[in-house]
Amino acid sequence: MMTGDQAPPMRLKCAPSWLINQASAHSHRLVTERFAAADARGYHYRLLAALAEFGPASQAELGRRTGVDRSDVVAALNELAGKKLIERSPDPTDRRRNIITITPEGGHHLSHLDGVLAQIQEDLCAPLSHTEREELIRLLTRIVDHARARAPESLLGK
Amino acid sequence: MMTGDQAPPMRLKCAPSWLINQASAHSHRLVTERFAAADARGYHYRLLAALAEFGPASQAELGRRTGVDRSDVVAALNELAGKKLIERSPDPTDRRRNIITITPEGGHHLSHLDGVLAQIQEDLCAPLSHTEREELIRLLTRIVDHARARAPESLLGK
DNA sequence: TCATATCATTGGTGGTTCCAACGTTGGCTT
DNA sequence: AAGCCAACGTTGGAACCACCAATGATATGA
Repeated sequence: MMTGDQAPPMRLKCAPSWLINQASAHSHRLVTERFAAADARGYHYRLLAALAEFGPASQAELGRRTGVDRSDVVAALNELAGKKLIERSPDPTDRRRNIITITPEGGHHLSHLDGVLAQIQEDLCAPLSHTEREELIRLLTRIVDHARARAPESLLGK
Repeated sequence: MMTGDQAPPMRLKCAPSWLINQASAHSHRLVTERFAAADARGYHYRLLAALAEFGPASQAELGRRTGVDRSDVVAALNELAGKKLIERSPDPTDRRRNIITITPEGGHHLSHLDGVLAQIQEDLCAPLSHTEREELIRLLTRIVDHARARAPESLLGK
């Protein structure tokens, strides 16, 4: 009959790995459902953001910057190209490479997603003050940087 | 030529959702590879921990406590039962339910996983001081609690 | 030149999180 | 008592993310 507010086990409740995981699940939920409404998904934003900030790049570089596996970059770029948000052209100076360029439509789409994502941050961090948000960013950045340092090439370059 | 330390786009670098995601990916990496060495995975630990802390429970309650979907509880319990770490028996007072009990072997296995997980927390939080870890826990707990409050039934009860 | 490394691409795996549907059973309402 | 609704376990499937291995083409450095 009754439910009675079933709390998680203490072991989990205090484990950073669990908390990070739960927070990530919630964040992922927000991202996928709101990006879906904009006909996008996480990988698309990452790639468009990298292109907008650093200019045209090869697929491998995009993967390195965004933490997306090379093979997944291929698929995501295919989707973006299908919607004319990016363009693939061969690199004349290195025939192994494609040079990926963001189109004007891609730029507009990115701007829109920027707004969507800003709202997501807002909702995600709603219970935190401005200072607390900065502190959270600081702490997580330290963890992520440390992870990168300890996991040399195999995890993000591909 | 060389790569040259390709940093992620600023939009991502400062977005809590991105940081949480990256941290979660790293944590997930640690959990799966080290639990795999102990012939376990994340769901197993969650379920065993709930059983150990709250005693025998129905599958639905386990799902509610651990944040695992009802249908995924079934699969994970099948695996645990196959290794004799839990036992399923019908609830005499409610024939819809199974009562799940942790076996002594399950208890031992859980103890072992406790150790593995403790080491994971240690590695994950390595760059943080004790106070910083507590602060991180505090901030993330607030976010997770807020998420739970705003997402009543649909996300954890099933 | 020859070995090594990088590139894009294909194809596949596994884990997590979810959803929809089913038949069974319990509880509640009337 | 009958009927309705809710909860239970289970099956089957979807989506996304993270990852790995291999291949053919190409570039680089010894």
